[in-house]
Amino acid sequence: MSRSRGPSIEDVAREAQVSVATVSRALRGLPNVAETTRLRVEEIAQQMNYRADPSAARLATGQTKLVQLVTPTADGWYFSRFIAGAIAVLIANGYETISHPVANPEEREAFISDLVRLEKRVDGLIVVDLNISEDAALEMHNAGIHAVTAGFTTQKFPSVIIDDYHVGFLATDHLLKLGHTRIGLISGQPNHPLAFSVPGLRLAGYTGALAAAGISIDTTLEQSGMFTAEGGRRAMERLLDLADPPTAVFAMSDEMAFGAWGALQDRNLSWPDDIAIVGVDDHELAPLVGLTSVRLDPRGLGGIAAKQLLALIANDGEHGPSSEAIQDAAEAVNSRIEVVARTSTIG
Amino acid sequence: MSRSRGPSIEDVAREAQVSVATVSRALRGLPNVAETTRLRVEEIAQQMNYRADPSAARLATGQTKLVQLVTPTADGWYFSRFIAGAIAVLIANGYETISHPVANPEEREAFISDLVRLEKRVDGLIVVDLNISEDAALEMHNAGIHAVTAGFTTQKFPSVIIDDYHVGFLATDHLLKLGHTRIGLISGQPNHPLAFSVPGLRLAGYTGALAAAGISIDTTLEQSGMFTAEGGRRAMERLLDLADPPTAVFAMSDEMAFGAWGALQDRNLSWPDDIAIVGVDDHELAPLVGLTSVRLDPRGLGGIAAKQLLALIANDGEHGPSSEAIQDAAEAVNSRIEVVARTSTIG
DNA sequence: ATGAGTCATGTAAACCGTTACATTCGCGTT
DNA sequence: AACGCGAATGTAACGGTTTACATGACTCAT
Repeated sequence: MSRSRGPSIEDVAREAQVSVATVSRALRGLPNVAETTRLRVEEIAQQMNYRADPSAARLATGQTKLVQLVTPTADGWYFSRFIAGAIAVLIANGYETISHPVANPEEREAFISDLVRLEKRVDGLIVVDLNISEDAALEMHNAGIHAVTAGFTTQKFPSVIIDDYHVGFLATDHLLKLGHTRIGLISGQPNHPLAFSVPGLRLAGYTGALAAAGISIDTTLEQSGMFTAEGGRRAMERLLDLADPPTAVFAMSDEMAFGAWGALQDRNLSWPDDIAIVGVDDHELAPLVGLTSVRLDPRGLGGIAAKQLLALIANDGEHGPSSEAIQDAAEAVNSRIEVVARTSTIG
Repeated sequence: MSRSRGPSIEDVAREAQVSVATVSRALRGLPNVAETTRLRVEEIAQQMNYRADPSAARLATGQTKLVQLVTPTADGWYFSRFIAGAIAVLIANGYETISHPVANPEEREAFISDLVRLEKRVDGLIVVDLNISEDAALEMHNAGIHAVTAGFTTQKFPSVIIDDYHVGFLATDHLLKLGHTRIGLISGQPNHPLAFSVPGLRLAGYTGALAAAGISIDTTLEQSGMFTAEGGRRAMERLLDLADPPTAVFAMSDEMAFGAWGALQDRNLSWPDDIAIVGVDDHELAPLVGLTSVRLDPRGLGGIAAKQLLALIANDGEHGPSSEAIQDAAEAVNSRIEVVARTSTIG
């Protein structure tokens, strides 16, 4: 029962009484094919259920029309949407996407040491949320690999990023405007083994906003943990245990904010009466608990990452004219970042 | 700047002073290669940073070592974990996974009509949550395509399914045991355009449990909507608006249950004092609102789906001995389905 | 009528592995 | 000494495209 192969281009050529070259050209819409010929070939190909074998095409052209998506966190709220956005754009452009999660630091190392050899397997990489060293990035770049990063930056590759400073600033500023002066922070771990730069930037936005308001920084108000409800809960408990607890908290994700909400419940506290909270992501469940949140557009940003990569592939490293359009799109996404106010901060 | 291709097998052969055949055999761990030769070839390949071009290998063998994952819902809670589990197993077995979401009914149709021609592109398919007609499935099967389905069943392909009847039964039974006799249902839409069989089976489990308890079915207590918080909220509102509302509700997913919780909040009701609720999934956020939930193991099930597919590919359609082991694993997953009781039902 | 210039098509060489079959070699048997 | 056999290796065909280059036909201007 060996795997049957369908009709080949030769079969089509024979049937259509032309050469394989003509079939190839006709089917790919290349110029210099008589219209009548093209029509005939197309019809016959259709009839025979012919499809070019992608492996053969890849071998001949050296282009795989494949993009690899590398990420440690395929099921987080933010990145699962980012990924969906990227894949949608890639498919619309004739690319398929290989998902390759790296579950732990060892896999991450194995992956990175493999990166350089990846060149033949895919046309490009979207590396999400995975802190690659400058050295590794340089090596990849020298090997001619096209990549776009998200959630962290390198010198050599374009990265599609949210203006995370802005996110932190906006959230904190929202609380400041409500009159809070003692504002806690529930942060993601800045030095996670599969680390990325988001926590650092949002932290900077937080301190920046405080500084702009002339409020001095109290680092006991900065608690960090995993980007999960459980992490948020624990961080909140630490804040509540403080001798002088905050009156408001900026949580770096809604999932963390949900955990913080849980911690409040446990102590029979609620927002905004006892503590005001603002999260990030505008999670579907945020409205349910009245969580104020900074709305992002992960799907849109994923799409931009894909476009960026496609541009890179198209120019094979040269900077093409399309990059401005992409910049504009990225800025548009960033300009759409905004606080969605709900009861958690309406004091 | 054309894409450079790395060293080929011929380069390695020259360097190692053997034929390409020997290199191929040595590097793939085939027998009939002198150990000294193998070592030398391996070392040289390592040095030269050689990797076999997968496209060439695919062309030669007809095997792509690629599996395509088709799903309408890449970012739902359940299926994103299912997918992660499947990919992990596939990667462990040397397969890469192409993610191909179909966002809407049109894409679904286009995809299905394309399925038959897919044979050359990938070795197998995992089709998730996408209602394929028996005719289409038959056609695929005749074309020699290997596939495993999840979330729905067909005659021709094995499907990896949770015992969803059991899920519905267990949840309802839990409420019955707490003394409830008027139990509402918040169901997923049974006839969604990208429909799957889960709602029907859970509904059957619900009615089965009621029947077993000698309680007559009141269809006004069955409200359906999208598998989202919003869908759950609306359904709950309809239940609360009934002249004779239920004292307990089985929601087919935690996300729906969260929505129901929101509806209760809006009316200043709470669980379990006013209405007891049990959901499904044991979502991370379930503990926060004290939601009782039926715990499933999507990740484990995804892994089983992958194993099932790999077995199918290995035997190329013949039923091999491995299938029993897979059956056992599936049963193990089903036997682990259980109600995690929290405050939402502890009356 | 001839040459230049287009356009449509064909020829054949890549692309880079895998693998059936052939060959060589060394060794143990009889 | 001849033979057989298995292990190690080599030879070459094959998989299905793409594409540089060659060819042929036809048009148009001179």
